[in-house]
Amino acid sequence: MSELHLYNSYSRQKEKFEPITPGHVGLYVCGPTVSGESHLGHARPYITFDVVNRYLQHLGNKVRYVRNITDAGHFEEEGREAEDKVAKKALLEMLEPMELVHKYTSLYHWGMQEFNCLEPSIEPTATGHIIEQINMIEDIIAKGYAYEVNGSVYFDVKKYASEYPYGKLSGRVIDDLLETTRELEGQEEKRDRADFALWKNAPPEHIMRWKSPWGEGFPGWHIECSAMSSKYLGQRFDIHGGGMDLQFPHHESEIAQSTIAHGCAPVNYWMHNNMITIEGRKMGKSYNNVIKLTELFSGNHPMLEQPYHPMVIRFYILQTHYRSTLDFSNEALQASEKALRRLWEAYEVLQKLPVPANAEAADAALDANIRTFCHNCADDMNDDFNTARVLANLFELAPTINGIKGGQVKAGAISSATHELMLHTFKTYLEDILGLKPLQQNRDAKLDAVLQLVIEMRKEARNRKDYAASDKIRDMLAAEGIQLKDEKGGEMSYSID
RNA sequence: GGUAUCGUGGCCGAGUGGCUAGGCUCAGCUCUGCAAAAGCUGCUACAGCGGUUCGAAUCCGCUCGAUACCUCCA
Repeated sequence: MSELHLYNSYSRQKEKFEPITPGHVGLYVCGPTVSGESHLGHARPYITFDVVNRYLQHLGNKVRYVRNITDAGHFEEEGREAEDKVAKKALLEMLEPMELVHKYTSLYHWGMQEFNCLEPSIEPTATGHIIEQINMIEDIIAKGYAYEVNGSVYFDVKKYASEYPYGKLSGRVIDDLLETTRELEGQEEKRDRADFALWKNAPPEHIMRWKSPWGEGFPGWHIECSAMSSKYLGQRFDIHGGGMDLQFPHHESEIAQSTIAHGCAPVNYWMHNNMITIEGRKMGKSYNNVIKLTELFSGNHPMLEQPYHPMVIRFYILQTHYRSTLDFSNEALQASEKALRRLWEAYEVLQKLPVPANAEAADAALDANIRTFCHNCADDMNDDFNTARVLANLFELAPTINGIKGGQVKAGAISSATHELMLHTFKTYLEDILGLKPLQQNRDAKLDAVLQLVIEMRKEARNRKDYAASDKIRDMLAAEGIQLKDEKGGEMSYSID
């Protein structure tokens, strides 16, 4: 039995996973900024780390999964002018930050549910932890690694970098950062270009503001994760995850802040998922190629040929290793839809198949192959969460399962124990760990009864060789998206799109 | 410009130096009243050029190409 190894972005290699406290795992994942609707790009980290969470639990760990909501910062909504530009308008016409936060948090939660992502143990908000952030900033100032200018506080990267390996996580060279020629807002306040804000003074028109030792303002971009992760997981915890694009500056800054405030590096294992691309380009606001989740599920987007079921998206994401880029296309998603459907049907067939009575397999080679594919699932998950290979293993089982049903594989070819092992493997990996669900659920009992009636009528028509009638029934149902399948022995089954 | 990552068959994608990844598509066959479904078979690739090695998609070098980060970003 192999042990879990995962790729640590910090060391840039696969490492054996050993939790700080055996049997317990602290997992922190950077959550969304709820100033806009979640999109396809957001789906990847949350599905990726949902599987990480599920698998760690499967291995017997008690996982505390913390995923934050970033609800502080500069808030604007598309199609609506920012508050500072319409200061004179009536209160109800003004942009109320909580309104946006509420709306998009709800939409995000809805999306996560659609994807069948388990809820995190704690979902802290940035605005709910202003005091913790202020405390942490004060601590960093007291230790001499931050300075205040005009009500804003900046982290002294140069000083930090002279003593600690700043840039190691993201492969950055500090001298290059210091030479950046880019002009940025508020740059003149910083002692050095590489410095980053811990606290920002709020200009009069800024609507989100809190009192602090440095005047009214709001927290910087990186401090919330450090403050909240240490509060709920400890100053040093096991896994921190997020998208690759957060490696720099976000996570690099987190390491620097926490190292000074707590005297130790905050995280043992850094995990970063790769990006989803569209036509080879990263999906992002700046590229104008964002597909929102609502659009994805409804098909209401110029780039979409059809709606895509959340489980198809989940399957499509899990078919690729999380550290590879994943290119979006209608073709790829449609292939995923067919593949998931076929795999799930094989699973359902398996569940309905009678367990063979024989303890010995009639086809020893086949039996051994099946067992190997089942056992490989654990090894593949342990190899840095290789969900693509897990799915490939499950697909390998499908021909045998369908073959037993269709009669191409002899009953008794595999042993009863192997049959049970297949059932267990599907249940454990497909449902529990990969978190997949069938595309159509809660089949309506009345619809089923009606269909059984229709099937009965078609059987009768076929029995009297009235093929015109039997074909008509089949064609009319097909037009409604219901496929009838004639099986051996005159039985019929159906599937609904 | 700096720093990384990547380049796999019609498409998507996994790959630990030697053994069929897998999915989708396509073609043929079996089954079937005809279909569909299912099963079987076939399509056998690793950007290019060198090098290391008994042996490289996998290691090294160069070239070309792509992307990402360096700015809010999953």
